[in-house]
Amino acid sequence: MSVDERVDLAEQLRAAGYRVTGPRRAVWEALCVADGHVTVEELSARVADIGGDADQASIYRTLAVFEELGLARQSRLHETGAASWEVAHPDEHFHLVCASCGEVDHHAGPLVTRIREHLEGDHGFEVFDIELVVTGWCARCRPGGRAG
Amino acid sequence: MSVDERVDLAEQLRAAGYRVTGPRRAVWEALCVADGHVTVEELSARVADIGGDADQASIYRTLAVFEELGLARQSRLHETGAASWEVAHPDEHFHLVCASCGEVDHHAGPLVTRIREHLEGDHGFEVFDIELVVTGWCARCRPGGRAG
DNA sequence: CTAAATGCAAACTCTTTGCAGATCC
DNA sequence: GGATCTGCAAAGAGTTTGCATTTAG
Repeated sequence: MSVDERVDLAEQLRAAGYRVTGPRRAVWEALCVADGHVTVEELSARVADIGGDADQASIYRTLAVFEELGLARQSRLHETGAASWEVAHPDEHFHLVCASCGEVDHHAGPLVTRIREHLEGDHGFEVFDIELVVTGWCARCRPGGRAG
Repeated sequence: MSVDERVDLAEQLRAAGYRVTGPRRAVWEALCVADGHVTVEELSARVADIGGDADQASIYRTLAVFEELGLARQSRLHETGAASWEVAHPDEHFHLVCASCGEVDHHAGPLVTRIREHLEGDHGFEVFDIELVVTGWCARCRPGGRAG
């Protein structure tokens, strides 16, 4: 996965008139290697881990470019505080955040698409983006639930 | 509406062991009078408008209490920046944010309930809260849409 | 009278910005 | 070579916190 996306990156950047730079490669690799969501601070540490170099300000700027190109996606999974970033997946999905263990589950399914169809059909609302965050207890943490 | 809710406030506060104070009444009234979502800054101005008095720090603390009591609800409707607050409504609804005119539409319907049922039934996920924000163009602003 | 709430100001976190110097094409 | 990008540091926005004073019960 990360190799394909790394190849894509240079093409996508050039196609949009952006330059291919060390920090942009490093941020992209760190984002691809990360399993799921990362904050800018985490991303910064991961960039360092893989031997890359990118100032935090550059990470913010880089993520803004990635978002514009549709390569990365920002979420606000935590009530307050830092934004979370992930590689943009083609499938529409939403996030289940467990209030107990903190795990963020990606829930793919027809629901988000159905929301989009519903709005575009009945309401003439042209959807750019759907942000759906569900907070609760996952099956493992739920008291009396199907404990693991 | 605001009268009923104002009566509720004192009861709800006392029932939970909180005191009924001027700033809390003022913030509640300002929130009830507000049509839809307001930021803390807007709320602060509205409190002053209605002749109330509440420091911004107190507004934050007050809103935290209201949220705990289930009286108010926080949303992150704007990508970045201030949180939005509204009176908590019993019906589950979600928010349509127009990227052009900025209008925030409340969309009530079975969708949010369906999401809840889907997750609780199939996935054993116990839902506390569903935050659904859809960004796009409303019917009026949509190019080539039903102008009107 | 006492615990709780307020106001004020300072601190804190996350993010953006200005600018001189480095870098990609 | 020239526009773009970077790092650094400082500014900015939103929110939280510490503490002396006020206030509700």
